[in-house]
Amino acid sequence: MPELPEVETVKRSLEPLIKGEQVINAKINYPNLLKNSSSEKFEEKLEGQIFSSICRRGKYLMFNFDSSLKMIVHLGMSGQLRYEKKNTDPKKHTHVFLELDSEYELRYVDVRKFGRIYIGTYDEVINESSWHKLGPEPLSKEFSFEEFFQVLNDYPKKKIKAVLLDQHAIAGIGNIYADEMLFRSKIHPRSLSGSIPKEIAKKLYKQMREVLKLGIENHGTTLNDYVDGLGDEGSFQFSLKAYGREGQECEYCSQEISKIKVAGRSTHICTNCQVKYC
DNA sequence: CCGTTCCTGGAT
DNA sequence: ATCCAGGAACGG
Repeated sequence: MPELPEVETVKRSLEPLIKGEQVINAKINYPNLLKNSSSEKFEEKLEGQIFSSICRRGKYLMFNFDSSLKMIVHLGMSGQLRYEKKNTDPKKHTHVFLELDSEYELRYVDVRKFGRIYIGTYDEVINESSWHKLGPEPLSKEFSFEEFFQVLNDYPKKKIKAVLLDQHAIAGIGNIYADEMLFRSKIHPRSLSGSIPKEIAKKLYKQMREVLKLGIENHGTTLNDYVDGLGDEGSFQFSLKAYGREGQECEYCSQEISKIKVAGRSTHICTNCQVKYC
């Protein structure tokens, strides 16, 4: 579910709601979500903590408190963080309850249980998650085209789609947005990263930033179950040009969009428009 | 580089 | 019954 735009939307929806709120009770009932802590320690560390802010890096969220404690959450494929009233029935597959000093609580819901939660000091959570190994933030001002082009050339023989999906190369891009940016820049996903001409890479850089920005502006893509902290769906699914459109017309040339497998992931392309550089 | 694995549920 | 799904670590 959640790629950079969805995770950013969750952050933006949640931060104003929980800022300054105190956790008066913490409960986790699926311990495997915790990668560096027992359930008991997790609950114990959180109780009494006051939320101060949330920051996002790639697809990770870091929760800050009025103390040195940090909590990192990765939503995996189907994770949701929901701000809900305590007296409401939790959705099925709710694994974590952070009861706040109000009528609300922060709940973590995850059908497939691929999510991960880390708790501890900054150094602990950074090192125990993969946060410290993440590549550059694709939307940051400092991430110039020259730097992007360098990343492509750091993996010269790797397929461009695999590079875009590699969180160590660039942080935050997932299967949907990778297909969208490749479609819009008319690059075949099996192109070798190091073989893409500079002028073409420039298009990809521009579309990478454009697509992610549009994703955020549209509050993410809701295909199945993605929602933000308030349970609201995104709307970028209505603007997708490639992902999930197999059999439909390419908006540039009217040929049918096809679905293939690249880097082990389902991939949507127009074989007529997207050029393969090898 | 690929396949497998962690899970559940919806579609076919 | 089988395949597939927005992620990513791991082993060969």
